[in-house]
Amino acid sequence: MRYWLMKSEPTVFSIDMLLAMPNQCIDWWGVRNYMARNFMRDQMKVGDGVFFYHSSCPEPGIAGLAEVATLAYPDRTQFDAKSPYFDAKATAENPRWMNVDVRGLKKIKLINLDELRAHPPLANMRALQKGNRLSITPIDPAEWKYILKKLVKAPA
DNA sequence: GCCAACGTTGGC
DNA sequence: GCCAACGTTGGC
Repeated sequence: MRYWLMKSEPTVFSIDMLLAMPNQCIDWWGVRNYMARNFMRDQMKVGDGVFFYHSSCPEPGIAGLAEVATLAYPDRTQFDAKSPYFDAKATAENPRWMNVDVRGLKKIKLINLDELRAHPPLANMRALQKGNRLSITPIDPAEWKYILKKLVKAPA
């Protein structure tokens, strides 16, 4: 059992949209970074915990709780010539990009970056580091527990 | 809209 | 296989 932080731009796909999906599930298509892909492909297991993070928006932060719902499988958009995520070098036999499905569990009162940074036990979180751009980052079990216990609250 | 960070690309 | 140029991310 591992824990992850997964970023999404809320104007593109928000926690509310996730919870409105059938079965509260989405295939996490569109990741085109090898490190992020490898996390999904090599390390994610069904039931892993996910912090759903809103990025590139007026108030970035952790917006909800989710979980990994499937093992990784080929990202459908790499085969779609009309998609911006199309990859001419990917084939059905040799897919290059993979994704898991993510299931939304609940929306929480948004935990913004100031609040996360105010807690020394979270100082090493990758999402808090300057210049961090990775859309999927591992969360230490201790950090996960700390955030759940101290920072996660029901939405106002 | 600025700019720091950093992954990727491509010439050599 | 080096490394400069380029493109993208994402907080501010």
